[in-house]
Amino acid sequence: MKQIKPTESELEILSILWEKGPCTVREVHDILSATKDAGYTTTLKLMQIMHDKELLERDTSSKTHVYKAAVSQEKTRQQLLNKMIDTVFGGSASSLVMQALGQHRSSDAELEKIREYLAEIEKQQKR
Amino acid sequence: MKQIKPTESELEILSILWEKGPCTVREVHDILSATKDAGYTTTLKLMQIMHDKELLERDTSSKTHVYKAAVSQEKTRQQLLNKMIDTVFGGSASSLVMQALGQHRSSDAELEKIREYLAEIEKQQKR
DNA sequence: ATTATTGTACGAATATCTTCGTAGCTAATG
DNA sequence: CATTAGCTACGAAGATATTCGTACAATAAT
Repeated sequence: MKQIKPTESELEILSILWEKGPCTVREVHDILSATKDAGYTTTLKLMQIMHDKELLERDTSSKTHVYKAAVSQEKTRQQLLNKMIDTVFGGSASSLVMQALGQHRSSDAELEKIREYLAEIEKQQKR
Repeated sequence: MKQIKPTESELEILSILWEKGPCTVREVHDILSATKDAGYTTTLKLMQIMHDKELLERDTSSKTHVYKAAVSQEKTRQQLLNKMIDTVFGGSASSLVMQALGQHRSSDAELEKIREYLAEIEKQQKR
């Protein structure tokens, strides 16, 4: 399986594309520069590199190119998470889960969803 | 708060020290080289750099220096986890939790522990 | 005592990531 | 039509991470 390993900066760009859908460099850069201080060509170069790495696809049919994520948010999340479970939590997903639950205060609705999810997993595993 | 940001290689070394307690470079290197192909001086240099960064403490009283982790596993896990929640899961801890539960098949005992933990959190939040 | 082994220190090569300046092209503006 | 503005491509500098060779000191073995 192809390993998806975006860097910190690349992840920021992917996040924008996942949320907004296909974007021009300009659009991405405008969003990015709200929180980050970097020049336009920096964003451009990053996105070109990401295209080389096949993290992004692009449409070059018009002068202004349009980029979109070539990797799904789902798969990327899963891979990064698995890696963290392995390298930081000694392979124990439940250690990670408990630590995550302990820290961040989750809403009632969220906790409810998690509980339902748990129940479902247990039902499946019983089989 | 001081940000703990070990690199991939540094994390491997920290993991060994967390598990084994204080170690010499030789001990760390022997464990490391079981899974990784790197020279002794590479490990040495890394640990020296980690000492500069204050990720490790060391006892130089004897010729062979003894290193130990200067940051706790608990705190490091929490920081790395929080960062991942923010950068990868849009700040939603429960998104991360559900994804973690969905993928890794957890044992009955682990699921049980998580359920208990959930109950406790809910009890606390009711107050 | 001489040699081999084991250790630290350190400079430097390599790789990767990030950033930006500049050149050159095209479209819009006056 | 000349100028300005917006875009891509690209080289290269700077920052950080990784790797290793070599020098030198201390200890152990012959």
